[in-house]
Amino acid sequence: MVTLKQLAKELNVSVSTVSKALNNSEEIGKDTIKRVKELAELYNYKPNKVALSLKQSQTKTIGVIIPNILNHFMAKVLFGIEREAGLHGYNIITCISNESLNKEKESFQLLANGSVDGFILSVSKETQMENEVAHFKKALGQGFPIVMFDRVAHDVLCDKVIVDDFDSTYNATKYLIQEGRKNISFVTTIDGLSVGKLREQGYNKAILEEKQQKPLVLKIAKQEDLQEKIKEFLENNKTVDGVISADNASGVIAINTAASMGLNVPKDISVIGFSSNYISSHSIPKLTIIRQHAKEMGASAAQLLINRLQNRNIASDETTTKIIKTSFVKKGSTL
Amino acid sequence: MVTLKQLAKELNVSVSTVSKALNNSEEIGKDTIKRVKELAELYNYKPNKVALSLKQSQTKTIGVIIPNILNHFMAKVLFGIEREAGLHGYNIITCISNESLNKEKESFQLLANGSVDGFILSVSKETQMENEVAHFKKALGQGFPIVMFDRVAHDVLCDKVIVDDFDSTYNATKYLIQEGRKNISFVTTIDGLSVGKLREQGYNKAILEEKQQKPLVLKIAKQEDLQEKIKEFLENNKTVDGVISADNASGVIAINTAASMGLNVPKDISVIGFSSNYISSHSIPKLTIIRQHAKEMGASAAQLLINRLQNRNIASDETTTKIIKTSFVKKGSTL
DNA sequence: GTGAAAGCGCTAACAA
DNA sequence: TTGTTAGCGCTTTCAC
Repeated sequence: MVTLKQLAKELNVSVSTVSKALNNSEEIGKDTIKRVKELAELYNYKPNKVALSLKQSQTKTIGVIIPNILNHFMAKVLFGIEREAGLHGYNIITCISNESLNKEKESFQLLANGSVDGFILSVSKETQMENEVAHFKKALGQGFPIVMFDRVAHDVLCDKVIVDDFDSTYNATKYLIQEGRKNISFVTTIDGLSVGKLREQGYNKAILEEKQQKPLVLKIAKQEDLQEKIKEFLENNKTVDGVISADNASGVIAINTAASMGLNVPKDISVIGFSSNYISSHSIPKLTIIRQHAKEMGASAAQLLINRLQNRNIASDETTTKIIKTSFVKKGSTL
Repeated sequence: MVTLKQLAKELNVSVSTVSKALNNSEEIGKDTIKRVKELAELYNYKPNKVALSLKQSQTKTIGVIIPNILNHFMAKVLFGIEREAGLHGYNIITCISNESLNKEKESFQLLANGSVDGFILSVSKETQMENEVAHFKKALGQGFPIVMFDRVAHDVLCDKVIVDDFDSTYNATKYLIQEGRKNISFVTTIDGLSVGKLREQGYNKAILEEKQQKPLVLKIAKQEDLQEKIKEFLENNKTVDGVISADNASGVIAINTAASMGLNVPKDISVIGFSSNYISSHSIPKLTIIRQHAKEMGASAAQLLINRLQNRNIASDETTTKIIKTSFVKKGSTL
């Protein structure tokens, strides 16, 4: 890589002249600017990012800590973050916590040494279970802004981007009730997460308001067991005529299972899932979904962080919580 | 963030003494080391990453350029890269090219300014179509090592990690032939990619060797059309009794479609797909898959790059191409 | 209009 | 054993 020094030497001027010329300083003569720029172009000069970062005490880099990149929702949020960050000249360093508290802490250790200007993250499962927040507060105390999305730690004072989980399942359940469903169940693989609990509560409220059935909840611990457990459940609960799924996958699997049992979806049984357009087509009929607008969530998170980075005068206790409303997208699995 | 300077001042020693003490230099007295380390601990001192990078002319950061993070395979590779990189003390900066040549070029521009030590990437669709490789060669010429995975540019001299695409579909097709299938079709949504072509060629070879049918290929351009096109195809080709799918999604959709048409999978029709364990459970029966070991591919790519970064004496024309063999994982959609 | 010098935080050769 | 100095590449203040 070419440096200012080398350009300066070749042009027989000083380093500072070259620097100023490249930054279009008023101080420098027109023809000097021209000469400098031509040589810089020729050598494909680019200012060294590391030196700039050191000089300006900002890296223009965002640390992103994601619990699980194989989750389609998380991948989409990451996509949104990357895009929005890029538009503002920021890069992202991605760490995957793998749902582990320790890995999450390590990632902070690793990046809070000047590698990044701030953090965007979704809290790992283990962190939520153990309700540990010290590492977040420590980073905030060191002056690193944090934006949390989807799975947030409510008692940490920082910007947040969340979904209206409760309302979404409440409304979805109401929808099925209005379809005339009499025995609606709730299927979840994310029982341990705050968002999972909220979704269940929304379902519960709708069911309890109606008084025609009791809540009927199927909790599945492992992804691999989904097909088996759902099949077993539907066989043991023949009167189930509606399913609300809290996660990505169980909705499509419920549809396929019902179909394989000879049920007609949506005539005999309706299904609504917290899922994506992409996955919704993995069943016939396609799954009616609650869309979370993951890309927009990522973009909002990036905006909030960058805004805070660029307006250092925002008080740290003046935080924003942005709620991205879900959309109900009717496809084939509901009437 | 605390700096060496601040520690030095407080301890009434010089900056270099503090630096050496923290690095356990032999030169420094035991008790000085102790004093320094205690204060550093107290203040939670961490060496500034940016300053280190500048000093040592290496960032310990890898630039990863991925065409599409919403593709489950790519996400898994990224996971593997992140993990392996972390083990060696490297961070990753992720850029998403979105299958666009321009975005891919920009990402190089953006990172080849000292932000990263080298690149891991999978070539974007557009880049493959236009067969543009200048930006790769330029980066190599500037001294940035590159490792390509999955979709590689064959005429660029760099380390590569690929899959035995041709053999995989050749063998899978043979497998169906041995099952007694007489009319096996090939379904692809990745016709434009080198890997897609290789997979088709493997299928073609197996079919042509057998001489009992002609190749029967269904190419689908858009993800959203999958269900519709596959249904239409199966209805117009009632004698199809086997399907080889070249991509993530079309295998499970083929199974679900066949089932919805009243066919028995695998009795009436067998399906094998280039897909993941995760997606294989989105159909009943589960899809028999060709596993690509995406995480291992990511790990291998990271190893190759880091090895090159740490052994700067490896000749740049001495490149390694690692072939990660796929595994045939029999599930329910084959006999 | 141009250049010299300082400094961002760190390491390391050399001096004391 | 400890300190001084130079330098990584850049910007910026101040002097000429």
